[in-house]
Amino acid sequence: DLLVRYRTMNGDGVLSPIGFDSFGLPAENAAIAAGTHPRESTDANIERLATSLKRIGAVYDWRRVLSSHDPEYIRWTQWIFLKFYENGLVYRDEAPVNWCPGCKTVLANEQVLADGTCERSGDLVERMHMEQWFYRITEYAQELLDDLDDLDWPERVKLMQRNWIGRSEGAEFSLPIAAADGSARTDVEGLRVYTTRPDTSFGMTFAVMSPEHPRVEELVSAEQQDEVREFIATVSAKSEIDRLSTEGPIEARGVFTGSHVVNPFTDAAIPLYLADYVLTTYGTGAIMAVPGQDQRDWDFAEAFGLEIIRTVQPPEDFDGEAYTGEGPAINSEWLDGLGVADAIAEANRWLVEQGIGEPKVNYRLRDWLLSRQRFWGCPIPIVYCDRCGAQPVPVDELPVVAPDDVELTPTGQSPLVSHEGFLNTTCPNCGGRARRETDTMDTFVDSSWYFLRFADPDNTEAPFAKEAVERWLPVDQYIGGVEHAILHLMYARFFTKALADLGVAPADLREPFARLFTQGMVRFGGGKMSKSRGNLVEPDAIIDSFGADSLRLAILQVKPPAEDVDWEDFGIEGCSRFLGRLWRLAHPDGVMTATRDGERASVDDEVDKAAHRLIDRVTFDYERWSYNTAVAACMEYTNRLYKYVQDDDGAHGPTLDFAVDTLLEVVAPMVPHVTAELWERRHGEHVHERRWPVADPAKLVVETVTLVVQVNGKVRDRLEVAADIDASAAEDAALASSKVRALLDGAEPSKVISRPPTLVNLVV
RNA sequence: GCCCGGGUGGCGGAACUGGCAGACGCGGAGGACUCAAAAUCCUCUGCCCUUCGGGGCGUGUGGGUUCAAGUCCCACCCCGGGCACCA
Repeated sequence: DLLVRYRTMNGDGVLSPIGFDSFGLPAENAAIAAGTHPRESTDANIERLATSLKRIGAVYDWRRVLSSHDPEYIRWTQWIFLKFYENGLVYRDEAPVNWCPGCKTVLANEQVLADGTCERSGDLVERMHMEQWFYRITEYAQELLDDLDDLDWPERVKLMQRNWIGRSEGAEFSLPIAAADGSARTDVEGLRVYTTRPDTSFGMTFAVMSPEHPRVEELVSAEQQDEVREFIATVSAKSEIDRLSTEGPIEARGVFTGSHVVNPFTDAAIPLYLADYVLTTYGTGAIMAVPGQDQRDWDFAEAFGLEIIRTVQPPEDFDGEAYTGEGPAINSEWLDGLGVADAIAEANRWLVEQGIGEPKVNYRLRDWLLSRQRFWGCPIPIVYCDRCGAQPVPVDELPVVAPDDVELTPTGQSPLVSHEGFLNTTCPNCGGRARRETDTMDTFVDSSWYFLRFADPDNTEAPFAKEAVERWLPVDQYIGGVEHAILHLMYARFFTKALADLGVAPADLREPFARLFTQGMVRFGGGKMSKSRGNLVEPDAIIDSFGADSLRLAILQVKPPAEDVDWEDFGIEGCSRFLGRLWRLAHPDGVMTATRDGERASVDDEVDKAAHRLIDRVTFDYERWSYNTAVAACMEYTNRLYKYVQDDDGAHGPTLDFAVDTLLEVVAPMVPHVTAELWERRHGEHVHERRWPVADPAKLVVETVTLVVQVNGKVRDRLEVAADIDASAAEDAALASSKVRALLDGAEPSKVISRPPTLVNLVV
């Protein structure tokens, strides 16, 4: 809000919109607990929040307000889904999904924490197979990665996105299945593997498949059937945490299939294993194992008594196990002697030449699973016909809105599943009987395009007009918490790119948010304060007792905005006290406004200069988002004015008027109510219509400064000297100091460092 | 394990490019006003020593560079965050 007001005073046209991301699990759970419909509590909460935001003096454009549960908003969220569907960016697939038993719904990969728990409920996420809807975000993996370079975002956030996208370069190729005599079979397809180190292939002494690999059944030998079945049963019983854990014996983490594949580089038959650490979701779900250059393969090889061959020469002083560093290739026939990069290129060339493989880029990023088995979300506009299968709802039938006559029960099952009126419909294709999709969309879908709608919130023909978006987007300054670094910011970037490519948004709008500022979180007693935890400190009580401006000032003063802050550290009283001082100083009938007549004196010039210095400091601090120091500058300046007024000579009227007006102008964006009132009483006008003051450079020039005199780097004296003093004059002044002379005791300094006008260091 | 941040008084924090450490606020002490209290106003407030002139120590720890280090370099400790079997 400060930024909006400051930019406005600078003459910018500012669009500062507000909306409510109103769908979601907390609202649904609260409704279940209260036995009401989530719309009632949601609408009431929006009303309450809007009132609160207005009370604190936020200058949002309320004409543009949005709510994601508004049927008009739902219409366009669904319209975009269908547009994506038409263009192959939406698909339905049976997939192993993350099921949260607490939320009773599936989660996107991004919503599962590293320890395998749900980001929202903290429950242990389970693996399940289900038919689900996906957004094909992986289609944009490369562009999402590349375009990060040009964004004015915190490096930390960009790094997190890069890691999440997880690009890796390597090669994919086939390992022929081995016949009983160890030769390569030509009658069946080989096993595809992905590696980033094709240069180490001569050291491949075994291969490993994921236990969920589709070819497991086919490739397990008769004798190994029982052992493998037992292994798979153990693995699937394991929780995500156990499975990701590197603790425990490696022997228990893999099993021999009884089959062999052929290393195409050496033509040797090598054993094929299953291991739980190989993931179906990455690469091809099968790997070549090179224990000499991969520690995990090394450990596995040792546990199962498999051969280890080094193919990169480690340095002489290397005493580790697997060696992953740089070095010449060894034991690798035609690769011997090549460095890693050259050997990779040569191995890739050979794979292509043999027709068994090719270079391949892989991403860690998975497609975005958007289905949620919940009620309070945007319905997915699809119907299922027995004859025609899944069919999109025609655009002119949008929005598909959930019915009101539902009863939410604590079972966690969406009431849509059993609501006959909602469920039964006709097929848009054949007109026959059909059932509606009962899943709703992840709420991150709603927040992936709202910034575009803000440009054109009342459009009834389209989600937004291109021209309106062209006028306002990309967002010049986006502000949010780091908790959105991956989820929201990645999804919103994907939507923007896809909408631009589909001709919905301007084609050149490749990114939604040009600059990003990640503000800190407000904590409470060390814990997290958030709407989902229900421990919000309501601003209304503070506003009632101290006023909105005291609260605003306290928020700005407590810490730099990028850092987390504990509510207990807020200094409301001190800020309130400052506003009292401001009031008494600036009020036309105030007690602090006694002035003297007569000529200007040097003290008046000083105060005048202080006013210009204040403008300079506060402007600088606003520009660099250093609001706590801006507040400090204003307090310091106010203290100076108090001294000025209380001085024996008193304050000179015109000087004081300018000094106080300047203060009111620069603090206006921070404390809009008090300043508006004071300005009106002083001038009968509106302070918020003032132009931002500009400091007079001539008034910023100082005549005298404090010269610090050090002896051997320790401060021994301070002298007031002319600001334009030269090096030798500064040295002379320092040597003339009686304190310094006493300390030197007649000795001559061996070296003098003179940095006029601030410092002279005498080295003895 | 890897990658980012960060460690400064009793507390929140200041210190732009190496150049006065601790701005500003909170808290604390003293004083003025008042019959008294609140509010307000003023002064002091890093730690230790002091003959009250001043002196010593001090930015997580240990070393280094420099006339000079909170700031730069090396090693380590602690806290917060992200990623984590990704082949």
